[in-house]
Amino acid sequence: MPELPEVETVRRGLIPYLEGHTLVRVDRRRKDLRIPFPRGFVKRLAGGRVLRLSRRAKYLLFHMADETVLIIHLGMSGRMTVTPPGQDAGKPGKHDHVIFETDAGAVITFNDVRRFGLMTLTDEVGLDDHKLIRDLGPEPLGNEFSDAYFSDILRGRKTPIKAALLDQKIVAGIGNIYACEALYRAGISPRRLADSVAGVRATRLAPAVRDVLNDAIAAGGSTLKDYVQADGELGYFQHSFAVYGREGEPCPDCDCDGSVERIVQSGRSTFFCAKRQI
DNA sequence: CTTACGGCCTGTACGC
DNA sequence: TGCGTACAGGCCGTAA
Repeated sequence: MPELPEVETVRRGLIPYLEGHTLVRVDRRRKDLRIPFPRGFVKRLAGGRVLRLSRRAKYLLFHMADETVLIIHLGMSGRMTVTPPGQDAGKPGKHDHVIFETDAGAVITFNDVRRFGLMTLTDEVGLDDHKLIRDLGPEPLGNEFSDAYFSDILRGRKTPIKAALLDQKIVAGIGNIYACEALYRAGISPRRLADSVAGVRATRLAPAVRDVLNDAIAAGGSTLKDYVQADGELGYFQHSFAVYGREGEPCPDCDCDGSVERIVQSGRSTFFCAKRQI
């Protein structure tokens, strides 16, 4: 998916078209994605005004004027595309599942081939307690994700650190790409048990996580084949991946003479340099 | 409580 | 050309 930087990039791309605008049309073209759309989905949104877009972990949130909150997850292959006012959006494609049109004439289309994404509704009062939101760990770019917090929560865990980074209850928003990249930057083996990262290594890894996410956001999110930035422009952080998708290539940033290996951990590919990452 | 694993769904790339 | 297999950015429910 879209990991945190991509969702953040989508959010920023959508803001000019949605914030302060009324949804004059909401077209829900199937009854479910990963979960069913809630009852009254179209009715509760159509005619409503979008006050603000926010993000929690990989969830994109539309805050409506009537205190409804639309929760969106892009899953593995979800995208948001914008057709600016005055342009013809054309006919919906096969995997265009939800289409919004604003009072200004912009058309925002949610497309998700694999349908691992979701949309549901809650309200402002219930947002923090919503089952999709309540168990999420701290935002990696927020103050709560301190070196001390990270060290403490890793202590005693017997799972590999790579899996711990993917655990949204430990820290929210990191996916497979940025888990690999952060471990590379920190020089920590993805196979090392989380417990052994508690302490000094956590004080290297936490900043590496923040840095790689910030770099990716600054670059406009990375782009793989299923991801298109909200404004249709392509992000270019993928050119900066040190290890992700680079199996067999020389380790890019050290004189270690190593090469990038791919292993499988809990069913997901991990890319790393065994010489640099100890 | 923590951890591991299968399943969800479609498309694409690759080997034979 | 066709067919089978592996793999893809995530997450949840279940079982141990």
